[in-house]
Formats: sequence, structure tokens, C-alpha cells
Amino acid sequence: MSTRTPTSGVFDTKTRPATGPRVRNRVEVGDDAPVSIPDRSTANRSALNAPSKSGSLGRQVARHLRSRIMQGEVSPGARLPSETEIAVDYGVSRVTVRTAITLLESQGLVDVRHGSGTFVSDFGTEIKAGIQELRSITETIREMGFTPSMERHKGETRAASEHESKRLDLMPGEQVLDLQRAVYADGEVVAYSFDVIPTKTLDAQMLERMGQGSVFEVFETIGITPARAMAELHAVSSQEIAWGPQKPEQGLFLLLDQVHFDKDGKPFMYSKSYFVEGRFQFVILRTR
Amino acid sequence: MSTRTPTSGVFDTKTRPATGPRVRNRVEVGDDAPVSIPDRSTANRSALNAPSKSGSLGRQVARHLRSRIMQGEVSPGARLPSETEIAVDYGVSRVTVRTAITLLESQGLVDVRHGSGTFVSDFGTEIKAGIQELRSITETIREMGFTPSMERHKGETRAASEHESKRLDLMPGEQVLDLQRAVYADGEVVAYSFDVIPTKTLDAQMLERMGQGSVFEVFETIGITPARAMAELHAVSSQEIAWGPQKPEQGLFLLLDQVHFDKDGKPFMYSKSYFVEGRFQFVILRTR
DNA sequence: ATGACGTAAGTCGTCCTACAACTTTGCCTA
DNA sequence: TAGGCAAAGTTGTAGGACGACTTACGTCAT
Repeated sequence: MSTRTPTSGVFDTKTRPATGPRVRNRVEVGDDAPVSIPDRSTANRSALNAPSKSGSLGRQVARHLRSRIMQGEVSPGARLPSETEIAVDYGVSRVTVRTAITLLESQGLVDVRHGSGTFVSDFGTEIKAGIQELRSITETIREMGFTPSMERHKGETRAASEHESKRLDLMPGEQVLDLQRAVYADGEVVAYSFDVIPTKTLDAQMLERMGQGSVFEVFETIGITPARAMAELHAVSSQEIAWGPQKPEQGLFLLLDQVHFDKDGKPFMYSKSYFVEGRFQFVILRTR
Repeated sequence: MSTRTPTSGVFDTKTRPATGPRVRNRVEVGDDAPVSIPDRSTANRSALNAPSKSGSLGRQVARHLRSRIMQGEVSPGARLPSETEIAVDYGVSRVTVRTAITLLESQGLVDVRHGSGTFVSDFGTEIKAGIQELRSITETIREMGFTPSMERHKGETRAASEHESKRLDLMPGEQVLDLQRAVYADGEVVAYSFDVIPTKTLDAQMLERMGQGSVFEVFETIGITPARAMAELHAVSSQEIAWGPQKPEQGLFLLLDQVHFDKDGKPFMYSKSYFVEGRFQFVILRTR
């Protein structure tokens, strides 16, 4: 109950009750009086010109709202401005705002109540590391507040195995880059990553850069945008996976076995990520 | 490529190209001719009167479309009818259809392409057992084509532990039903389920029924509808979990540790489900 | 004073209409 | 034959309107 405070952050500029009518019998002076608010009616519209300019307008608005919520502009349980207000704020139609909010709702981030308003889900902000969102491991680590780093253990080109060819839709014997790396968060190993990438469309320079930073970033530069990943989850106990001085003793891992697809539905990477049990928290929000 | 056949099933009654203009110079006889199709313009509208009558209209349409897709009325890669056609078909506005389709898209089930149409995702139908959907284990097993069954190993009421009270938002020392069961698919054990349920709002008869079939079904009868679940994933290796003659030798499990909430955000069950590694496939569709 | 009730305002849900942006087909032209 | 162009179909966005639901608040009888 006490967490249901409706006001919070930049969203609620008017400090009024969560819902219900504005006070009518009161003189039009007070909260709603013109207090010379810096013209915020265009503030967020212009913010959309940021790098988030891809996809439909509805998606852009969704992304922007999402980041604002994640940054804590509205606390969990608090109400968002009405759809009409948001629409005016962003300079878009209410239809667009509704598609944006529908998206956020399907992600479990907000909670829409007919007649009452849209509220930030109580655990909406907790699921930053949710699996169902397609992000690179390093990116996720960074968002969790740690400093990611990687150590390349192996990086060579070889012929794809039968299993890999099937997953990546390759011709038999095609060349792939076999990348084996350890992933660290604040210097502590959290995962062992095994990536298999077809070399067909890549030059030597790309291959080199793959080994250093985020593989996803390199793909972005050549116009390949990850759109979907089909993943399987497994529990694995083995001593054959890890290496190095921080090799975990019990050899227990959570395996994320996945194929990545671009927006055209073409697979461009097959990866097995072994997360050291206990070092990386996987949270899933399940909805109906 | 060959799977991109645009026609399929009941959806495409007209057998026309995936998009583009109707043939204009051809005589109005042939595919589009009146072949006395049983008035299907109202068929699906009436279908919405089924038990799926909860939630907004958009959600109802989404549910119905979803089940049609799952049942294979449209093959993966095939195009759905246009939003206008669906709207007429169901007797709703195009706006409602759009919210429905937005939902399906966010679930990764369909793929909307501006100017071209809405297509069934290539793996949309594969993820029946996706984690992010909130379903009981038995229900999921049934949908996968197996026959589920359960064997109760333990079912007693006791005081909640500190950990459980915190998760379930209980007063210290409150009574809970401790349910330990083995879950079978076609007679083979696939999981060991540990459920903890506050007994405050339940009578003895309910408690008894909990032990038999699906716990969720019992909850439904008393008006508690599961709306969300917050889950953690872990890999576990232990000999202390399983029991019975089918106890798996290596003791390797995928643990789904979750708290279930009803639509008001109140927790009503805390459960740990240990899935025997290799017996139950978890598939996740990750999207941006 | 107090409780029940009605009312009004705010909010989301749905509908309608119209047009813009995009994609594909198929025809026309060079 | 190759290329481009136009048309039709499809999804995306806009604006206005009204229905359904929720909530605060004032009113009225007790």
C-alpha cells in the first residue's frame, strides 16, 4: 500500500492524485497554476531523434519510455501519465502511444488498468537481466552495474561440424570462426562463451575484431542486426568446459544454447554460453 | 525458401499471391468466384463467445488467433489475412485487430512487415513449451502431446520457513501446505515439484484436491487466477532431490524457482520445480 | 457526526474515417 | 531484354468520438 505512491520523478509534474477528477470547486490557483514550467511539451519529442530512431514510431516511443522507467523516473507501483498526456508530450497520436504501451505491457514492464491508469509493474525494473531480451552478455553485465571484460582462449577458423552446419544452415565443410572466451564481471569469471561464426561474409580484419570486444558490435558495423534468437536451456556438470585459474571447482553450469538470426530470419551465429551457477542471476517474468 | 509458400489452411480462402494487387485484367471468374463458401464472415466472431471471453476484446482476438496458428491453420512463413479482413471476419474494428497482432508479435509468434503483411514466424509454433508463458507443468506436458500424471510423495501442513514467509509475504509462523510430487510424462518422470501454498484461505477439502490434480485448476475454482510469476533459473546437482525407482542417476536438474502472483499482485504460491536434465526441453525465443 | 449513495471527472477500450509510408506485382517503355 | 513506372494492397499514424470502468468527492438521509 505504502509503495503505491502515485507521484514520482519527472513523469508526474502535477502532483495530483493517481486518478479521479480534478478538484472542481477550488479556485484555479495552486498545483495547476502556471508556474513557468520550462516548455516540456516538446522535450521528449526531440529526444526521439536520438539513436533510437529505428523501427516504427510506436517502437521508438516504447524504447524511450522503457529507458525512462528503467532509469527510475517512475518508481514501481507509480502511475504513468495518461495516454493522452504522453501523446501530447511526445507529439504523437494516442494510437502510437497505445501500441508503445501494449509492447511494454507484454514485456511485463507496466500494468494497464482499465479506467484507472497505467502503472509501473512492481518487479518491472528488476528484470533487467531477463533472458527473453536479446542482448550481448557484456551489455547485460554492464547494465547490471559491473564492468565486463573478456579473455580470449581460442580463436581459429575451421570447418563446421555437421551439427553446426545444420543449425547455421551451411553447406557441408564450410569455414567458421571458432571463438572460445571467458567472460568476467568486475574481474570475476561468470561465463564461458563458445561462439561459432560463418566466415563467408567476413574479412580478416573483422575476424580479428571479433576476438576483442563484443561480437554483436562488429556485426552491427557490417549491417547485420540481431533480431531473434532461438535458445535452449540446459543444466550441465562437466570439468571439460572451463579453464584458467578461476575455473570453478564443482563444474556446474547453466547452458544457453542458441542460434542467432538477423531481421531476415537468416542465422549468423551459433553460440553456447556456459554460465557459472550462482554467479549470474537469470530472472524470468512469466505472464499469461 | 520452399517453406515460404504463401497459401495454407483455412486462413487463405482465396489462394492469391502473398501481396500486391489482385489481378485486374482477368475476368472475374476463378479463384475469387462465388463458390458458395459457408458464411464464414461470422464464424469467428461467434467463436469468441467461447470460454476465452475474459480480458479485453483485443486479448480475446489474440488468444483466438493464437490457437488457430498453433493448431496449424497457417503454416510457418505463410501470410495471415490482412488486418482489415481479420477485422471483418471477427466483427471488430481494425484497431482491435492491431492490438491483438501487436501482442502476438511481441510473443514472437508472428512477424509484421510494413506494406507487405503479417506472417507466421518460422519458429513461432515450435515454442509451445516456452518458459515465459505461464502454464502449469501438466498443462504444458499435455500440449506437447504426452499424457501427464503425478505421484504425491508428501503433503502436509506446517509452519512456513523464514525464506518462504518472505517470498509469500506471510506473517511469521503462518501455516502452509508443503506439497512434494513427482511429475510424469507418459509414465516417465520428468520433474520433481515442491510447492508451498498458504493455507489461510483454503479449507480442508481444497487441500485434499490440491494433492491430486493440477494445483492451478483448484485455484481457478476459488477465483484465484495466476497472472504473473517471477522466476529464477538455476542448475542443480544433488542426490537429495529425487526419490523413487526412477530417480535419475546423475542428479542433474534445471531448477525453476518461482513465486506466483494473482492479478492483484498478491503471491499465492511458491514453488521449486526441478526438471530432470534432458527429459524436458526448454525453448526460449529471445527478441529485441 | 456518520454512513450510504449518487454523480462527475478522469482513464483506458473500441470504433470510424482518412491518409501516409511501404512493398510487390505487372505492365509499359526505351 | 532490361529497366523503370504506376497501381493496388498492406501496415503505420492521425484525429475525433463515444463506451466502459474506476475513483474521489459532495450530497443527503439517518
